[in-house]
Amino acid sequence: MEVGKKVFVDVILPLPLPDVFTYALPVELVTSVFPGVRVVVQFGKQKIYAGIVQQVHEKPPSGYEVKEVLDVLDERPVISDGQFKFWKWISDYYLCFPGDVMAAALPSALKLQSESRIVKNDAFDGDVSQLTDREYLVWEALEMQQELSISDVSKILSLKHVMPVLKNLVLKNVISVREEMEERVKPRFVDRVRLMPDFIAEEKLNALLDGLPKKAARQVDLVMAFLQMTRLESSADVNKSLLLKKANVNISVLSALVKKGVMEIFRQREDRVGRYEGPLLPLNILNNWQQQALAGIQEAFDQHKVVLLHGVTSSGKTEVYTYLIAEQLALGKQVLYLLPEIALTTQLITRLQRHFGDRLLVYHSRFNEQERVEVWNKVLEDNDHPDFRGRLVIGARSAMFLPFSRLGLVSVDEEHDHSFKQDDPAPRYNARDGAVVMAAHQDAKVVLGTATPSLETYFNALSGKYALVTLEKRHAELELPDVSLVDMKEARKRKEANGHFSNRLLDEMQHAFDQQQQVILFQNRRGFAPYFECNTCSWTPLCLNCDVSLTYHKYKNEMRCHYCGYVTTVPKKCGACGDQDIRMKGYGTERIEEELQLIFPDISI
DNA sequence: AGCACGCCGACT
DNA sequence: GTCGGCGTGCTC
Repeated sequence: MEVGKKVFVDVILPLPLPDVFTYALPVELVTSVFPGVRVVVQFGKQKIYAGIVQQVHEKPPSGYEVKEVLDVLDERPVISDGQFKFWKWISDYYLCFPGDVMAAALPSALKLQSESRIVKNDAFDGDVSQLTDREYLVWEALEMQQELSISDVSKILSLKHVMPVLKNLVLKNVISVREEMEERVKPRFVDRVRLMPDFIAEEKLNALLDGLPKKAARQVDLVMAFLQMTRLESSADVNKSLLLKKANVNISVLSALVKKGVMEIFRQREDRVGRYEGPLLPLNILNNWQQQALAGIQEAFDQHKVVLLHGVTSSGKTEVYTYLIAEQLALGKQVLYLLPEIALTTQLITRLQRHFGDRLLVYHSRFNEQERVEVWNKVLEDNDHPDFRGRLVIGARSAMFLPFSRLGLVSVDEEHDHSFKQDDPAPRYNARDGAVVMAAHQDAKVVLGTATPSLETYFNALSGKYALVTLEKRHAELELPDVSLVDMKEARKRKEANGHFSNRLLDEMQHAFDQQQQVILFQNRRGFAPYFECNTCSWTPLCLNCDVSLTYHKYKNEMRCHYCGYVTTVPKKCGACGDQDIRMKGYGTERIEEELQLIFPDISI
């Protein structure tokens, strides 16, 4: 920046507004502001926000009075260089504002905004005679409480529009309004328990256990529980409250052991982001088909194509991914592994952790805010770590927004899954597509995996835009059940049915019973018959509230609405034409049970 | 989004 | 009068 010239910054605010806002930079802050750092600015009459600097420039804006940046929050940018471009793409493609993208992308611990606090004004002389009833009520509340929020005042006055009252109180010097930033999330601590160094050797511990007096049985319980937990978690220390619960002992038992110098309690940051101390295992060996798929994927990557890995259920797609991931990590790249929220199981995480250890980070909506920022910062710092060893992030759709800068691979599992789409607040985005675009920006490879591709992905694969790699063979030991469809219309025509059951089904059932086996039938209709119908005029009894047909429940002899629970008697004649020839249509579980009992009288149903 | 401002209709 | 409910316009 040229000396002496006024410097301005364009700031993205986390609000649904069409543009960035320009603020003036006080001289003393000029050297500490870069694109990507957060600055504190006042926006509107009161509110204070943390916004992100998009651009630093020297073009004085015209047409309005420029406010000054109040403070700079970061020494270094909190978003990566590429992210502006990516954010821009999102707001263009998904038709939303830059602020919407910012609000969705940043973990909330990085998004700050003020809340108005109402406090007493010391300059007020205490003469309440000039106050209206309402104003007095606010004053009175402030005598009891140090400060109030706007909604507090709203409650106290039972009034929606509180601002005019407050404005008058400010004018009368009774109160002042202060803007307070939301408190940053504080790291939480947990107590953990470990052995003192002297007792870590097994013989020492055995000697201790033997040496404990008879009446110290509880202490033995505790030590045993401790050992079991350490083995289970393959960790040298365990969570204190979990240990006490498991050993079913009181804290005093632990205190006794601590006093003896056997164990110690220490505090630790609650989040264990990226912590893994267990042994690292080599990757599983791929079978022939997996190897072929892997080779196919590599080949497509060489042509810079997105790959659709079309693999049937339990064909071992995850193993193929782990090879792709390992390869990128070896190159010192970042990998993003996107999964539907429900697929992010502890099982999968531990499985990956065994291979990738603390290079694996998980980004999850169930994580607390502190943990999320920590993951964010770790990914951000990857950029300038001299001995960076590669990074794997697994997460649900919002992980797409992490500040990657050395992305080597994006893999999206269950690509077709609808939970990759965010459809309520803007930006209404699909993380699968967003990830593909981000990967393209960073020249990273992409593999989309699924057993049931979405139409659009499958089309892209068939039309040659994406490469298609299929993985058809499942693991030999995982046989899928035989499935056959029986067309009931056809079966009835050929007289190969008994009531609602095809002969085929009855034969198979009989076969199972002959071998002393059990049978499960699924029918997703409660009751005996889903509706009645007049044979003359097609009238059907309907629910008065819901306008859906009433279900006949034979056991209770009533007609019931399955939407609202409305109950009425079983009609004897048609409600429209009076004809008595009304018939039950369809069949529910009750009817199946009854008919089956006739066919298999000796079987308990 | 959050807030002001203005207008309208419904209460007391 | 007073209040709530809206629509409109503005925020650097």
